[in-house]
Amino acid sequence: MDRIQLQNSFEAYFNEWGYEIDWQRLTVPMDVHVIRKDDYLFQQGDMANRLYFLHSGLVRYVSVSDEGKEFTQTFAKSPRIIGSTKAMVTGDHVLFGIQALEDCMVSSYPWQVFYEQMRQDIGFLECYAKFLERIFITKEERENAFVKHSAERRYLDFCASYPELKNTIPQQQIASYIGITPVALSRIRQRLKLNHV
Amino acid sequence: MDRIQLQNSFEAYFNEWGYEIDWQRLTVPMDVHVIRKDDYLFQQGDMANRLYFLHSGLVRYVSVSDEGKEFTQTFAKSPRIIGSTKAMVTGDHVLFGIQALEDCMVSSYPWQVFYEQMRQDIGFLECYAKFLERIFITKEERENAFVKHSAERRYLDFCASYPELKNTIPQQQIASYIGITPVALSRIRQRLKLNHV
DNA sequence: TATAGGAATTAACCTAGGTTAATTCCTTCT
DNA sequence: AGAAGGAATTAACCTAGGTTAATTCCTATA
Repeated sequence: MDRIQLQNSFEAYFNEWGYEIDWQRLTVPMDVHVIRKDDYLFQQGDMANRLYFLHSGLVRYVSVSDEGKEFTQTFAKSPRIIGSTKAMVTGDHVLFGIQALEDCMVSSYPWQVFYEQMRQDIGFLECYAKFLERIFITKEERENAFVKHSAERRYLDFCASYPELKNTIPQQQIASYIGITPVALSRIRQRLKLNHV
Repeated sequence: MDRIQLQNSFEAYFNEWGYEIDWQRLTVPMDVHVIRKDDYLFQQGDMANRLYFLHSGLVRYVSVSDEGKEFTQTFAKSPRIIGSTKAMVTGDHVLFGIQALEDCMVSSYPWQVFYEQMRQDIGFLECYAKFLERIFITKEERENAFVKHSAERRYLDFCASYPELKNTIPQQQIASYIGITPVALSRIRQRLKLNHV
């Protein structure tokens, strides 16, 4: 994948929303990151005030508590924007790291400059709003699941939502996504097996 | 408060971001809702695909599980936009209700029509994006707190973030905001009292 | 094919917070 | 002032999930 291809795949992502965007405005150079499986794009606590775009591969957002416990906030599959909106727009340190679950190809732009150049383009703004709506809705739904559903129900929902991940990623990561330990997940799977099947 | 005043307070809210917005584009009539303390603007499961603006008063977003347990997702103080982004943009049923903690004055517009009229205005789009960034960041931070901090820590953080609510709303609601029962909150307060002070 | 190292399971035990219920404390209304 | 009804506290008990550790299972490499 050369730079032009990366640029095209990035632009194609926005075009999916069906708005005209004048990419000529964008003159800031893109950075390219190749991340090997298990490595991090950035670590919790880093500065990450860039717009990252995942061209290929799969990542998870992983947040670790003071006691060292890992929590997986999100799985993200290419092609899509990744990163921390908070860190990007506020310049704060990021509250989670992004780890590659497969080899990944990522490009990035410094957000401040990127936004300054693109904010005159109505198509871009509308896409950006659609993107924000989408990620917000995802969080609303996930908060809802955490608050209203048991760990068992969250596991079943995970299996339904991510059938392709269910068998390809380690169970520890599934456990940390639904907010329990691997031991607890194993117990739940055991219980499910005994009941039906 | 008459309609003109409501309209002005709504527009003033957007102007805080410092963008020029051409409100002349907006011709759809505003609805006005007066909600008495403890009553609901809408209930969980309702259709709520409108843009709601809280002109005066204080509300909470309350989500109830299948077992009937209440969870407070957010406290929102006027002036600000309230409602469910998910329900507004997708037309889905809303996952929580909005309850007035004081008498409230709310206005609303049907989102589809509102957005269709305003999406040509670059100032509006930029404000809308800023608004979405803000509510998303709030959720990122809250998710972080739930995942990484104990109930005790969440209580202390609540007291620091909402000093004015700490003594004006019932403790049950504080408990349901930090995700525990009133009994557990009482225990935590007891423990804190014994340790220091 | 053997083996080393991580992944998952299982079992025993522990703990934070949930549940129920009794008691006390406030308000508010008459 | 007295009564009624909700809010908070406290205590006794329960449970889902955490913790630790031993055991088994896999898969990758020699």
